[in-house]
Amino acid sequence: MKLKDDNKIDQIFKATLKLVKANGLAGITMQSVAKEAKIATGTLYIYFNNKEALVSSLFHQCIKNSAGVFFKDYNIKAPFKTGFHLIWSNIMQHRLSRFEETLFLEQCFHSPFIDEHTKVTSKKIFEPLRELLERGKKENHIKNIDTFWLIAFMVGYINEIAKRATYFNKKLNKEILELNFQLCWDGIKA
Amino acid sequence: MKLKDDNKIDQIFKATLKLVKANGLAGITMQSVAKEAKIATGTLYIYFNNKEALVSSLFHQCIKNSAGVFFKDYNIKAPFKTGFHLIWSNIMQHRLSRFEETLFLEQCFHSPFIDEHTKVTSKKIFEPLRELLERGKKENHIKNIDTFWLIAFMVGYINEIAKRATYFNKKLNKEILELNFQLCWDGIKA
DNA sequence: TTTTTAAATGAATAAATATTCATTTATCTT
DNA sequence: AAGATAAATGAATATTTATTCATTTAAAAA
Repeated sequence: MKLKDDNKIDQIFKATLKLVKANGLAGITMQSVAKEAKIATGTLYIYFNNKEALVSSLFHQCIKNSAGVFFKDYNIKAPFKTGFHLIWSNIMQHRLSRFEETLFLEQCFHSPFIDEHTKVTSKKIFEPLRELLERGKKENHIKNIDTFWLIAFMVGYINEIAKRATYFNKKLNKEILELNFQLCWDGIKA
Repeated sequence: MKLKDDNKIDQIFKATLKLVKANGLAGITMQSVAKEAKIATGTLYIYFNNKEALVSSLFHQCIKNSAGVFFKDYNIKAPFKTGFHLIWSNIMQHRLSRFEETLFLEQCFHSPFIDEHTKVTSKKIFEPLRELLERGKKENHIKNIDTFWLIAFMVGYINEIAKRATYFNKKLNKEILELNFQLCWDGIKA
């Protein structure tokens, strides 16, 4: 007996991401996904019950992927700035290397395919960052502003960098990334 | 002879924005727009040739609205920081007071309804800001970093504030806005 | 190899959605 | 007020898109 092929799901996901990047969530159809994935339309329904299930599965997969990257190598005991820099870099790295997923996620947050509850709980992946920032405030490294805004500041900027770098085909070498980090750091530091 | 009613177009636009906020661009149908606008489906086609035309018109309207706000009261002769603060506040104000338009625009940039050329040219509204930042670098007020990133920094953050403030229903009084401006200013200042 | 089971296919069907148009209603003109 | 013109209606039609399923192909088990 052969089991359902994970690889095929990857194929489908990859095709979906590509199409969403090109045409938005509003632009995908099951036929277009199937065609892009080089499978028959009916095959899609072997792996997913319907369109919503496909989008929803991919959403969860992308959230999982991002959670795996954001706090890679993060050591809660390390000095504040070290930890902050690491997480900043990790998120940045994620946005750049998985740009299609980033776009897809963003669009999911304004889509009828993902329910409200899922949208809210999936934001929980930022929790360790929130804790680090709380600590940074206590230790007087950074401004004493509601963590809510500090995260908005950090994440909003990172997302925008990733978008512009991709759309305008800007090279982002280590040096430029550090310049960008400096902007962010100067903003939040006490 | 009665002319086509601008007010009705407003009604249609308002309905579209509301639905896009609730369900995303992927979620709107002509029937849902008509229903929300309290008109018959056929009436939509008196004002717009088709769905694409509706979305495209609204897109242009939103771009126009934003351009009108971003540089309101802006005086090119004023000191750098004065001008920067004004534009920052104006964009922030726009994002907050026209949040549905902001969301709609963002989704349009990843939609099949707007062609590439339009997407690119509509970014030109930031030109005066670009010039101000160039001047700020010459006058040594701000960091000597590619203006491209400076705008990403500023705009990315503003957009994220607006989103979070709206979704999490956070009050944004003058004081909090100034705190947020401070983060931004400390980031870009030399 | 033969049998059995899973996976894949894609044309056919069902459902949703865009668009049209004959008719009605409202507004303007004389 | 009567006639003419524009605007609005919404059911009917056309089109697109989701989903199903009878059939074929491929893989595993016996």
